[in-house]
Formats: sequence, C-alpha cells, structure tokens
Amino acid sequence: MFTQSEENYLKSIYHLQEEAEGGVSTNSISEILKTKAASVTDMIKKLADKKLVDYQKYYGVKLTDTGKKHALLIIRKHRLWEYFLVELLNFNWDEVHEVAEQLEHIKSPKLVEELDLFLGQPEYDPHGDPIPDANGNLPKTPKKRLSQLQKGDFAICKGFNDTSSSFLKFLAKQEIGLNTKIEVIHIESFDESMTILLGEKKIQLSKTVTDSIYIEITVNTL
Amino acid sequence: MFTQSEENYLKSIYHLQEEAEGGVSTNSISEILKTKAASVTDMIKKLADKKLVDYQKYYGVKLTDTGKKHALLIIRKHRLWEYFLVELLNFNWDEVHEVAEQLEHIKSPKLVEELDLFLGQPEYDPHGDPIPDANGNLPKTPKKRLSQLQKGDFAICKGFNDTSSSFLKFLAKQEIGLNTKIEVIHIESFDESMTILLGEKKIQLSKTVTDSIYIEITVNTL
DNA sequence: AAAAATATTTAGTCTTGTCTAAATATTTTT
DNA sequence: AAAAATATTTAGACAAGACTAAATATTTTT
Repeated sequence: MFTQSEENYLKSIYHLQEEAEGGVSTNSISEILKTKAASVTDMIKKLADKKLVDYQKYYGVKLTDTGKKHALLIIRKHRLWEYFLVELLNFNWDEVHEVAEQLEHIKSPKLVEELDLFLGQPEYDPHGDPIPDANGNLPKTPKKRLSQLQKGDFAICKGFNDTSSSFLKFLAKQEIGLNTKIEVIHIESFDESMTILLGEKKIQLSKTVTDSIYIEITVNTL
Repeated sequence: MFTQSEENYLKSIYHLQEEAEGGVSTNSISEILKTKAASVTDMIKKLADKKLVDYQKYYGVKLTDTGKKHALLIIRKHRLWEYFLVELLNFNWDEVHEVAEQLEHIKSPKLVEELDLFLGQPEYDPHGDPIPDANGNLPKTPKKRLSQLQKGDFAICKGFNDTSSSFLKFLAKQEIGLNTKIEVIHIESFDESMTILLGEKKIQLSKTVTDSIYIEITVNTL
C-alpha cells in the first residue's frame, strides 16, 4: 500500500485543501509536517507518479479522487481511534492526538470495520469532527463548534464536548443548554474570546469554552 | 526510543533465547525475520552499541537485562492487542497475529496500561501464551497446550481455545472436557498428530486440535 | 588433522526519506 | 517594469536498514 510518510502527506494535503481554494503550496505542507520544502517537492513527485495528486510545478498540488479517498480513509481511522481512546480508555481529548497519529497507520481493513462496529458507528470524534464512512463519505452536516462562527452569525447549541462537572456547572450558571439560541456579537482578535447574545443577556466566552460547544447555524434570529 | 526494526530484532532474539541454551545465532534470527544474515550482523552491532545485547563475534547474541525487559514489553503489547482483537473485535485467533505485529509498535505507555485495565488485566492471550505485566514479569505457571507435550507425558485438560460450536461438539463426542486426564501415547512426526489415552480409550487428535486444548502437566497417572 | 561444508562477517551498493546549499521562478514592492 | 523578497525546485549528501558477493571463521566429515 502506502508508506507511513506518504499517508502523512496525503492527510496534510487534504486538510490544507479544505481551506485554501487553489493548489496546496509546498511551503504550507512543509510547515505542517515540519520538514523542509525541498523534501516536500521530492515527495510530491512521488505522489504524482502514483496518481495520488495532480502536480503543477511552482503552483502546488491537488489530490486526485483516488488520493482524496485514501486521505479520508486515514482520517477515518484517526477519528475512530480518538473516539476509542476517549470513550473507552479514559484519555482526555487533548491527549489523544499523538497516539491516534500512530494508530491511523495500522493496515487492516478488518480492524477498521470491526472497530467501527464495536464503537457503535460513531458519527463524530471527541473533537466534534465528523468521521468519514468506509467509502470515504462525510456526514452531510458536519458538526460545528461555536468557535468556528463569525461575528453576526446565529446558532443553536447542539452539544458539549467537555464532560467535566466544572464545565457543566459553568454552562448551567450562564444558562446555556441544549437548543439555547445564540448570536455572535463580537470576537476579540488577540485571544479569540467571543461575546454572544443570550436572549437579552450579553456574555463573554473564552476560546476554550467556544471550542467545547457544538452548534447548528441558523439563518436568522427567529 | 527504539525503531520498529530494532524492536522486531529484540522480540525475535527473546523468543529464540527461550529455546536454545547458548547464544542466539545470526542465521536463526535471519530465518525468523526473513532477512539476510549480513543484515542481522549489522543490526546486532547496533543493538550491542546500545547495550541491549551482549555480542561475541561468531558466537551469537544474548539479551542484556535491559534488552530482555524491552522485549517483554513488546510481547506484552502484542498479546494484549491479540486479546482485544479476539475478545472484542470478533477476530479469529488465526487472523490476529499480523495486526498485533503492527499494533505492538505503538508508542504510548498510557495506552498500554489503559488497554490492560480495560481488558480486565488478562493473564493469557487467545493462544494461551502468558501476558507479561507492566514490569516485564511473566505469570509463574504459563498455560500449556496439549501440542507442547512429549510422548509419555500425563496431563489434565484446563481449557479450550477454539470456541466454535463445531469444535465443542467434537470435544463432547470424544468425551474430552475440563479436568479430563490424558496420557500421550504417540506423536506422528509427519503431521504432528497425537495419540492419547483417555481412560481405556485410545484416540487420535490432529495438530489443530491439540493446539486448542490447554492442559496442566501432572507427574504421573494417579 | 586436513578437507569440505556451513556459518558469519566485511565491503560495497541500493532505496527511502530526509537535509543543506545553490539555482531558478514567482510575487511583491518600489 | 525593474528590483527585492519570497517560494520552489534542483543537485548532491547522509543515515537507516536492507541487499549481494566475497572473505574469513567455525564446525563437521572423512
């Protein structure tokens, strides 16, 4: 199949591709993977030979359909393992990444599918990111976090990531719960803290908090 | 820590050391790892530099205490994963080896210990091999399989590995159950099938069957 | 105790994935 | 639109871990 290194490139390119519109630049890949740009160029050529990316010299790369599918299967494994580690092995959701980074390279189709069944075919990982299915398809409506919204957006709370009792008490005090309606009033650029409108009440939430609240975007205030 | 390759060498040397009395030979390692003898010599030097093995040119290697401990921790991981795969993910015990071979190299002390707790700190893997504890100590009395006995040995059945209903029906028909007393009469060299004495009755069992029966050796017929 | 057979080591090569330094392209600034 | 800054690629090198072929040790056979 693919080497661990190739898989890491595919995954990084996938993530970068999600954001930027044009081709993914050599430098952006080298930054994520902590390698030098020259090494990235080498690997890109290899991936292009294998038809996993389309490569145009000096203008970056794009995943081919095959490349994208493989990237999604690696992401699937990563997120399923994260779910396993947090839900069953008492990992905190900030400890799982490094281990999942290793586990995602285990090669065994049966393992992935049995793990998926064993976990109850979860749709989202502990960070709220959607888990692709066995064919590399993502759920239609990816879970969003409050922290992903822009000033002026309206949303409804749909879940919470941190299950610690202190966090839940904090939410109760602020009167935030399932289906609470929210409007984003302001985002402070230096610490990404957010001012939201809750009914008549304005409150300010840190990035840590807005990262832990899943929401659904609504069109207007209704 | 150690590379995957170094870990594979440590593990192989450990297993070979269990059997042979003197040093472990270059050729025996190359046979298990499916590499050439020259490559083994290279790696042995590297391991010797790291004080994981004692190496005397032309006379093979022996693990140092450190080397042995590391080997046992890899074996611990291998067997815990095998247990997980068979008990929770519906793998058959003949499908697990290859996957466990990959999983044993995942580096995360927390993962190993949490997995161990999650599984209920099992003492034996699905093949009946003992699982070393976190310090690399093995249970005192390793589970033995009927297939490990010699002609003339006496034993008592203590467990069965294959839980398929066809196997259990077969055992019932042969009147083999827990605590059944057995004497090994003969072992056929070409297929390792075994003739045993069950009370007055002589029966013949294939290697597949004798591999799946756990026993305890007894001193005489009593 | 030589000779033959076998095992082990040495020397030199190859591939993968990385690096540095230098060359070349592209983009931004003036 | 040229100059300066930045990004990318090329060329050549290196370490890890494997290989082949040849050299050397050890063991077995006669």
